[in-house]
Amino acid sequence: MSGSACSIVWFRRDLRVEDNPALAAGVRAGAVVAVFVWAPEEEGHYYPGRVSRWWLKHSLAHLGSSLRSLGTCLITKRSSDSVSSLLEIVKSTGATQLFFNHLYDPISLVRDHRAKEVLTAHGVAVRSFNADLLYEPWDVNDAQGRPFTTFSAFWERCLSMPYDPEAPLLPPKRIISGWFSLNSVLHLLISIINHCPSLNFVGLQQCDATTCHSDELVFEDESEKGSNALLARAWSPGWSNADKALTTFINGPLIEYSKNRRKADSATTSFLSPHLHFGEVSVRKVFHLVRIKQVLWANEGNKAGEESVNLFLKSIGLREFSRYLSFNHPYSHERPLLGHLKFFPWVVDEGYFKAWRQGRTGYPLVDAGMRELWATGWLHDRIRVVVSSFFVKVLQLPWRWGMKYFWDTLLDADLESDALGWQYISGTLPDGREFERIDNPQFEGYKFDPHGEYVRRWLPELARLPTDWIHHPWNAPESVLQAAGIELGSNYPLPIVGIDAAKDRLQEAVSVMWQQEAVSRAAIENGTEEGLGDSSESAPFSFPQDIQMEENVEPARNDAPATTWRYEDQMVPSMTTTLVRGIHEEASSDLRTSTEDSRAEVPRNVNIHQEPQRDSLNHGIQQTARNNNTFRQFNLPMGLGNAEDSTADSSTSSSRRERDGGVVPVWSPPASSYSEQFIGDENGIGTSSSYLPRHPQSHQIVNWRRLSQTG
DNA sequence: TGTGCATTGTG
DNA sequence: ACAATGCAC
Repeated sequence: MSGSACSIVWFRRDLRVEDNPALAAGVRAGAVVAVFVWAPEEEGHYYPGRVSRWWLKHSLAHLGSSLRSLGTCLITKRSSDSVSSLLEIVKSTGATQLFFNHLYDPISLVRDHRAKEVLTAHGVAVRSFNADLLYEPWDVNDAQGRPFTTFSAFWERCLSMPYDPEAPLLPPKRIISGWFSLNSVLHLLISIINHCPSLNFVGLQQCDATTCHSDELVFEDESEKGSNALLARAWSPGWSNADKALTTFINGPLIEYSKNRRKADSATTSFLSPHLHFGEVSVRKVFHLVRIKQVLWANEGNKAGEESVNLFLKSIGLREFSRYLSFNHPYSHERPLLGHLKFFPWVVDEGYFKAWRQGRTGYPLVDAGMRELWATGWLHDRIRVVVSSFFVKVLQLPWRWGMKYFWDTLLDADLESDALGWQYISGTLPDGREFERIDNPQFEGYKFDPHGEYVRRWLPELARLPTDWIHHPWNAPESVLQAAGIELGSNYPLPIVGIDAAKDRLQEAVSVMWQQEAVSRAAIENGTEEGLGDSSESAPFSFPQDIQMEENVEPARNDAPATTWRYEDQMVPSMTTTLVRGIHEEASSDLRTSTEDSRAEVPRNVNIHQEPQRDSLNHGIQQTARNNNTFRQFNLPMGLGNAEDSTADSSTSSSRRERDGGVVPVWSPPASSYSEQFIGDENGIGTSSSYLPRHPQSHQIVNWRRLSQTG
């Protein structure tokens, strides 16, 4: 067997043995070398946060032991360049094939494309598969063959495709290890030993070091261990646990999903998102199992059950759509899909930002959510909407700051989903929310947490406040506050911004935004400029510093055993990496509590670069010729110059200070990342916009429906 | 089997 | 904020 085909199965965010097409292909082809490469520097700013790394660590261990019991082991590699690591493994194993499953985030699209090119050039046959989606993004198009821009149309199409999603594959019964022939024998031996707990030869667990050794991967540092220890009480990473979670959900809470979905505080969601993020369970399996229930309940005439299924499937659909958008608009994690928002004068206020992170905004529902997020890495979807919409609409902070904080703190942090979520909230999707609409956290509070239990759980300082006032303590009579032991402004803050003030400020900002947009458009039409750039939008990005959180002000304890959570845990670990050290030092010298209204200026003269032809992003997984006008134009994330910062053009990391001392976000991509790839592609078209058109029905200026009725 | 007000959902 | 739906009469 050993002399025959040996293939590498490259695991990434598909950490499962069941319904894993790449693994199945490897097993079918002969001997398998299973590999995981840990190269977080490739992700640039999106270095995974603490809790996400914790999950990954356990998920990998779980996968490794599954693979061992099937007859092989998981080779782990620490690397700064996945592709060269793969190449090394090819050389040391003599593998002739590489199999992996598709990912759709912009960094992976480019990296995987390169992997395909490089390995093919070395004579390796490379094949990749769909394991993450019901349908590949390029298979879902409208009647004209164009990609959808709105979710509902997209999802409608998905549900009425002429063919069903592939049926899930069973796990392999046995895997032939791709080491030299002795190894397969050795592994058989090991798996026997592993099944007998009294014989635990630690050394034998490793794969043969002379052929291909595994690196020990480090996913947490000492300071993170204590905080991470608590996570294991609530979560069990790993594909078979994911499978259990799925079964539990489908046979239990699913039928009530519709009824319970507005409760912030109950265990009625599927809790599948972190499992799905790491591919521990396949969406196709989820879909199939849910479909079975759907048929069952439809036959029984169970309306609530049917509604629940539709709603749950819709959230699966949103996950699909996030990949779809990311694929079709590779910059959707850093620039708004509707162009007008790039002219929005964001409030660059680190004090606001800090208050939001700490759960000290003075709005109980928002604060409870932010405390929960910090303590657990988890937030109910509804509460995510509440806190993020507060962030964007009331505080008017740049949405990408919030997105980055979510990325750093969420257990299920997922670039595509989070980008979709924040764009939706920010009103930058063609069918997103009205930007001008502010949701009042007080009313939302009574909607999602009618008895205040959620607030009391996470804000113990409000625990004794009666329900009548729990979502608006600032209105409570002094006597009530006193009885509850609350002194506003002292042990619980007054609202950081009043809702009425926020509405006024938002209106004003929106009119500034449209003005700027008009100016820009006129400039483009006159041909005097190539177009204006974004302010904090497509402009390079950095997170505000403020990482060494000075305070020893411990937030009030909740009743959970949270005493070992240290305050720094709430901070943003990935920003302390050397990647952005320079930014912090420069910017922190200027840190101050900003004034009420420090807004970013809209920079002028930002270079407009071309978006690559889509094919170049598809890492060869799509064969359809795209010779038409699918090119769009994009600002590149790297080296954007503008009038005030032209010297930053060639540097990979820089920041720009605003007149008020706020720091405009600056993107510093990892060297040699995808931006180069994009620059190389000159297939762009003139100056047409890369932004999506706004969907008419979501725009209040013209009411199409009414027009057609009167006509 | 209409009109008016409340409730609900909005990706 | 608004449209669509649900219910009282």
